[in-house]
Amino acid sequence: MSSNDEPGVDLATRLGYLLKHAQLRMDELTAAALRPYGINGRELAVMLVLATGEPASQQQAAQRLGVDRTTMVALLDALETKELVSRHPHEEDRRRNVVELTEAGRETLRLATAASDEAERKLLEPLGSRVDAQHLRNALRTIVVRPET
Amino acid sequence: MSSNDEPGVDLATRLGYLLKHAQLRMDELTAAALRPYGINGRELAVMLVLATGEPASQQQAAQRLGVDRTTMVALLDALETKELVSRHPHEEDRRRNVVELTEAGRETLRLATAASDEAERKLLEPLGSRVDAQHLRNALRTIVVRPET
DNA sequence: TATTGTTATACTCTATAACTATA
DNA sequence: TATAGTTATAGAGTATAACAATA
Repeated sequence: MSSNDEPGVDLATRLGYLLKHAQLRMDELTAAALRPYGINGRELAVMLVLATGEPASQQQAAQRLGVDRTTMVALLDALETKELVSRHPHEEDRRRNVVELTEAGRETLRLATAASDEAERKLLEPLGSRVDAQHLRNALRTIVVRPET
Repeated sequence: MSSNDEPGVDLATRLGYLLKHAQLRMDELTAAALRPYGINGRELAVMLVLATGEPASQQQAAQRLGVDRTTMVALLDALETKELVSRHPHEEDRRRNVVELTEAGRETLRLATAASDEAERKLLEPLGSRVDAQHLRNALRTIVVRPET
């Protein structure tokens, strides 16, 4: 009942503070969950992008991830060193790189996604109700999935 | 109706992605809202901490903000240069600094808080319903305000 | 000896500019 | 000339270690 619905002067009710610290906690849980698989949350995100839609170039993948193309280079370098993704030139336009998950990449993605699901469950645990957890995810989706409005 | 309640393989349903990008958007809106007052979101947070509870040392303030004490030094240096806060040694323990808002600091805090409220309103706008906005804030509060559980 | 504030340093994440190779 | 990938570099933000003043 003492929970505040308005921004207010209390730091712990400011949306900026809440989003930042929720993300910090999620990062901790994700890092712990993914440690056994030798990847971090951003690398999992890259692999998810590659798994869904098979982008035809590094730049396409970078755009869908919301990162710079120069950032994508380092991310893919790391994943390629771990032999989770492979790069080879596009057949018709040799400037572009086609990036694919390797067999090991697909298997790691499967396991890491399950581990990440478990980390999400832990973050949402204090909400108690599954309905509240769904509410939160949907509200964030509504806010995030539309930079143009 | 097509909105997904489960983590799933779609990047835009992962909690880590959603929290990160919600925060990025909040940061943009906050930066724009605070620009006229010459401070950023982190400095507003510092001033809020100083305004509520009057911490007796820089370290106390740093703890309540969740940042390192070395980080607090630079933050306070900036605010002191802008003459929004003042530092002077604690009377009983001269190792400590008592940090207070100046008169200009209190006025800036008042205006900047209102501007920040408006930025929050813009972020939550796509939710439509005020009830949904309250739900989101309360859910984040529940997750964040209890690192020990 | 321990604590507060400070400085120097390093590490991560990210973005900008310039280079190469292809088109 | 324009584009994809790459490299070098610099800018935030943060944390660790060491130091001075004080307890």
